[in-house]
Amino acid sequence: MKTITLYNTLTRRKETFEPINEEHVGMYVCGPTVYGDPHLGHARPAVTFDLLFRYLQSLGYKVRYVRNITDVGHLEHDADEGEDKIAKKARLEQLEPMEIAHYYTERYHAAMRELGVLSPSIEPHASGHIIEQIEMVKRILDAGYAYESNGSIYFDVEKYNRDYHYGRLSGRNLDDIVTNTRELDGQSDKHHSYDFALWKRASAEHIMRWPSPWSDGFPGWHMECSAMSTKYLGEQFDIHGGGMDLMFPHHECEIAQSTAALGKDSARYWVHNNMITINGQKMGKSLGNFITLEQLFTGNHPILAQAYTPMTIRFFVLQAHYRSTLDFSNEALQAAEKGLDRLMKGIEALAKIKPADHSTADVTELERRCSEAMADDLNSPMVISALFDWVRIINQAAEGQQTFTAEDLATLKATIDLYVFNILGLRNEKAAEGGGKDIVSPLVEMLLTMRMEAKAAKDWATSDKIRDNLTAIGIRVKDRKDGYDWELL
RNA sequence: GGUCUGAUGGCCGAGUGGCUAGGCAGAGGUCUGCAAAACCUCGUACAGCGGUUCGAAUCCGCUUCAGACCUCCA
Repeated sequence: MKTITLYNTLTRRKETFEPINEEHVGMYVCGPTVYGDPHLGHARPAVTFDLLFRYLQSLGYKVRYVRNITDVGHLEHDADEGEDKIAKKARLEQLEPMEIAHYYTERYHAAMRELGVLSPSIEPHASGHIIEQIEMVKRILDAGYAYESNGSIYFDVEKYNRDYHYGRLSGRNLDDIVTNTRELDGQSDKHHSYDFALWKRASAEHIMRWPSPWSDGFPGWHMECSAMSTKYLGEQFDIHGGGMDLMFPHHECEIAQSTAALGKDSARYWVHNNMITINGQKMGKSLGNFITLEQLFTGNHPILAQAYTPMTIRFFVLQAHYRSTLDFSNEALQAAEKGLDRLMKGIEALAKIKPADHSTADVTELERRCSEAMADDLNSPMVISALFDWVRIINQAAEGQQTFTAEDLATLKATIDLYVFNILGLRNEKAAEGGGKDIVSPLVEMLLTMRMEAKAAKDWATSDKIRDNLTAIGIRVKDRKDGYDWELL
């Protein structure tokens, strides 16, 4: 298997990736809390880990990719005191919480499909794994790292920190956390403000509740990921991913829970994608500066100069390295749109190149560059850069300035298929819509043939009239040396 | 305040010691009946100040600025 490196947040360096079981990879990624429409921010981890999923599979690994749906336990405001996000939305909309969760899960799936994000191997729901979560809480209690208080169970961070290191992932020490954690006003069941809930007793008005040995209640937010990753990937697995903003407290708490319950680290490589920013600031629900994916696809948002296709969004995300922030702007999206168009045109041009008896460029260079870039911590921008260099070479070939043998053309096509479509997961939207093109094709061909005749007779008026009329209905005519070509705009 | 990350040309964004990243926008040119498309050429980019080095965008220090996390967020 090819040697690849991945940046591990746990060690803060790139490491050679070695899965626990040689040919299998277990990967868990934190999915969305389904209480609102998916926004541009959600596209980042989805596309990033889709890229990793696709890439690992292309290398020959059998990957089990688990991405959860959080439909219970995620509270607002103070981690353990706020209202459940989904329950709140349900209350506001006067719906059953599961109607909310279902509705937004469907919306999320639809958006992901548009973005070319493959469905994970397993998509467990937190609410479907209450029993597993209760069992895990029991194990933590048995191990002595949690305490019961008024029907709720809290993780004993201080005790855990004596035996392990709480804050290992985010680079914090408990001392720092103690001095920097706001003490809550009012009475709390917790011994310390930095303790976190494993199980919460439900108040009378709380509608999402399940029986447990301690109280009718619901699991703490961090429990679901520990319980479900253990259930589907085992006590130890290879990759745990998510957004950087989840590093603390969510992933830190997961590590603490799993370590407390199982006595060992569960995830080997922690991979975190960076944020999408807008005007240099994180795009987020709480900041109110987010743009939903539907708004992007329709252009229906005051700051959007136009609509952007799902593939433009995907390409935009892939053009930056996953660990860098990526700044949103209309200019940047428009640049991505045009760049993607150029890439797809180049690929279309490749299909039309006639083979020659010798090649003027080494087609294996593209595969080499793409493969090295991907192996170096998923450097998709470098892959794209190599692809653009080859788009230029392909265009030169289309103009007769380069030649390729039939075999090299096939190699080139295979390389591009692998990286552009399989690994980067892009698709040619215009070609796809282009049922359209097939339907109008005979008519356009007929008109363009007539135009060629007019041109031959130097009847420029007729020739231009045909071209202008086609342009008016969205067909761009391109004159070639020995004929013509056309495309849908 | 604590912890961490970053500052690259008009815009987005790679690059971690010496070799043109790439895309978008812009300028000039080739081709063309004209256009479009494509191709060619161009821009003396690495926040500032010191240091290490034959050589630094890249390593070290300081300064300035920005961001993330420390409440929920992908």
